[in-house]
Amino acid sequence: MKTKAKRPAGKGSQQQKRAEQRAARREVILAAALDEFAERGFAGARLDDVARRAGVAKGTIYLYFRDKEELFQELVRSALGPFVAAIEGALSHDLPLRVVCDRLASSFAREVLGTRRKDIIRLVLTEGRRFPKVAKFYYHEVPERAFAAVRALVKRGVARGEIADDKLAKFPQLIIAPALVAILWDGLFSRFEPLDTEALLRAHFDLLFKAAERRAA
Amino acid sequence: MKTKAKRPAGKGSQQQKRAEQRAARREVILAAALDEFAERGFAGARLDDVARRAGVAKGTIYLYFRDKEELFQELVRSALGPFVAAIEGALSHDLPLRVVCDRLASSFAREVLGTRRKDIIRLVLTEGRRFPKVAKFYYHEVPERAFAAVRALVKRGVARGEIADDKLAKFPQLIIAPALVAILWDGLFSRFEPLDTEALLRAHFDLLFKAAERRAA
Amino acid sequence: MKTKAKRPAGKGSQQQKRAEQRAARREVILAAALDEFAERGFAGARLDDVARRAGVAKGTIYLYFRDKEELFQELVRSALGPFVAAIEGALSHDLPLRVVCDRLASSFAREVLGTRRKDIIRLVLTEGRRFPKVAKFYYHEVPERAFAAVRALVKRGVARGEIADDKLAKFPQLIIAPALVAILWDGLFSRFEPLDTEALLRAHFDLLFKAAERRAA
Amino acid sequence: MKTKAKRPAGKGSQQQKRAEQRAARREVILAAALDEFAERGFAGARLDDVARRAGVAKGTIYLYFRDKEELFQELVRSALGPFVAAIEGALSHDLPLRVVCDRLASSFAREVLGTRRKDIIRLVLTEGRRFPKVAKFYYHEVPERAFAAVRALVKRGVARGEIADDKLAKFPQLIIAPALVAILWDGLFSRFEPLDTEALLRAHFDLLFKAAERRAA
DNA sequence: CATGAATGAGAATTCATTCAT
DNA sequence: CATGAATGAATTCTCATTCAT
Repeated sequence: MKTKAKRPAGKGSQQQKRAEQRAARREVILAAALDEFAERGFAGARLDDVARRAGVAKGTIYLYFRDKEELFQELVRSALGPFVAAIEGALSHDLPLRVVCDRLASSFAREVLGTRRKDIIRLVLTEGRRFPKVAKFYYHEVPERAFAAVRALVKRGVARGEIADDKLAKFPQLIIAPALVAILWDGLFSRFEPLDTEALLRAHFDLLFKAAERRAA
Repeated sequence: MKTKAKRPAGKGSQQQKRAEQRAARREVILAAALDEFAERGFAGARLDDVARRAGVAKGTIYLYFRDKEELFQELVRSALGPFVAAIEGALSHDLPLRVVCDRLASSFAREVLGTRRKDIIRLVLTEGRRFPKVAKFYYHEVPERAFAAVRALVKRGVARGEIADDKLAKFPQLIIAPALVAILWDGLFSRFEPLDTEALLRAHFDLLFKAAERRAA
Repeated sequence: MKTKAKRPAGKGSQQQKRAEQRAARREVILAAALDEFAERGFAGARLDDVARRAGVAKGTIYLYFRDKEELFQELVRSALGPFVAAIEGALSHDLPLRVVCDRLASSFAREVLGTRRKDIIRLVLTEGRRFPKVAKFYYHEVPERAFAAVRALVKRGVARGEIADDKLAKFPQLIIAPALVAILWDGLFSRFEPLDTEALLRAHFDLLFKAAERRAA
Repeated sequence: MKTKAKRPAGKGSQQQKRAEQRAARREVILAAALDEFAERGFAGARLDDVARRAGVAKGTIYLYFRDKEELFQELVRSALGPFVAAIEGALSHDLPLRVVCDRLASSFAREVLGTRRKDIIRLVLTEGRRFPKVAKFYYHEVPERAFAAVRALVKRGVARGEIADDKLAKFPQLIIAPALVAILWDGLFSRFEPLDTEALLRAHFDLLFKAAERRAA
């Protein structure tokens, strides 16, 4: 970290290394920020602690982010790209709706609930109101895109007769509601009453699709 | 309320008036606090502003609440009693499950979404993590009690053949999930895409009960 | 306290009773104030606590004392009159100096160290600097008068050949220094090392008078 | 001290300079705090004023001291080490007791009464009661050590026949009492009646030692 | 680039004092 | 007179942000 790595490498590689180091450090700070924000909320998190956790000086944070708010925004931004891609990808496979849903559920459990991403989502849900820019970005990046995909999925399912009506296309929220509740429950009440998220989601889809299947039958 | 009624009143009535005034002022402060907390979150709300909004001096708040945190706790506490009572009340009537649900939905829309209570719930969801006492109180006061009522309702429905299985008894969260999502959506994304909560809830129950009805059929 | 004592007594007796009650209440407040000031110092004492301890409402204090400072002043004032009188009285008896001193010592132990008066003295020593009026009053009331008496005593002792020189007349502080130290020690260090004040004072006088006696011899 | 000496200095010297600056600033704050505390007492002193007097920002104080109380503790702590060392040093010389005492007296006048140290002692005497940690530290650091030294001195004096009895070994307070009284008097009453401390201490030792000498004679 | 000391605006809390009842 | 609720100035402490090194 303190080695100057002076001569050798050509200029291009030099610059590239610099850029990589910069990116790496950015990631370290973002990771530390996520920990602190998730633990204490936006207002409660101290940049001092973020810096300590990231192993950098406090001032360094300001070399990568304009201010605390931008750090928060970037935190959200940085964690969402890969996330929605997965959802959109599910459409490309030509599988039965129920199968797609089951895969999404387990992918959600694996990729979101099992990782720091759930903390990001929780942060958006809990702090988003005071950060319109974050809410806006998140809206366009996640629900808007995800719901578009879901609507397409549902319509295909209806067309194929896999599902009876298009209520779910009108209210895609109905599909993901239990997932959000699971995230919130986990942070608030799991001490008192643990919640088996996978079972919850499975039960949810069972109910939704039993309805549909019967109807279609 | 503002009549002076000086002489006649005996000591008792005097004291009573005092108590009433005290209670009234408490309410005023709580209402102002709700506004500020809902707007800015716990950390962001300034007691100065709460006081100004309540029309009292800053110090006065401390005559009614030990500190900011207790003010927050009492805020939650004060708004919940009447709320669950309604849910529990729904059980006492001997109506078909679907009817009960519809009533709960419209009662929720009227009594929660249409009032400040939705802000309280949002506050619990967004701030509860950093206030374990609030989360605990809320858990015991709302979901625990409400879910007990829901489970009983569902079981009665199953026994009567109104509904096919007891998944909903196992995961009452599935029933209220859309309601919570509606509250959060309202605060976060309604600017971009308004959400018709009543239609959402109706669609939700339609799906749940179509499943059940068909099954039962 | 709450009885109105309406009709009977004549006007004079009425007024007298009023005055007595007033005086009594004043005393109660002063006693409570002494407790609180001694415990917490001037700045640390809360009038709220003084009132509670005195069993009166906070506002009542202001019916008897202009403000906190005057309460403190009156506290000092009220406790000192009787005190110096005793010292001055010691002169009137025509006893040998050593006997007078021994009497003063035991009287000091009894009347000061054994009572709340030691707290008053401590308060003057510890708070007097910030209350010039108190310091001034105390100076004129206690050391000035007491030292005048002491000087007279010493001079008489010298004249009678009971004591060799008049250093003690020049520095009466030398006579009372150990008493003050005892008061301070008591409040600060007695936890770590108790101090037998009477023995201390006796040893002190032994030293002073052995010197004198030998010299005189 | 203010020279920039930029380039040459190596890392070590850099760090050293940092450390020195830190220490210097700490001293500046302590000095300012002493002024304010001595003037207004602990409770009355405002950190705002301490900062202004020290020429730093309010927040800076908190980079050096956890809170107001620790600032006070460190104030006392920082001023006492060198002080007792002097007392203990007096023992090492093999001089007659009276000479040692005279030296201590003039050293006390020079090193304590003539400096800010007297203010520290006064602060301990006046505020110590509400800061048990300060009282404890001071007790172990000053009277305990000083009295041990005094006891040894006195015993040596007795053994050498310079002094008659060991009352002073039992109550070393008797030796320093006038010094403390001088400090208090200075702060409280010197406006009304100045006190020549050196003469007071000399007179004190004269009395003590005349007694002893005669006895020994 | 990186550092971390310094800054100072800002917020919670306290408490002497007032005043309507 | 007595009360005690209300006031708001004053004070401590925090922490995002800046900047000299």
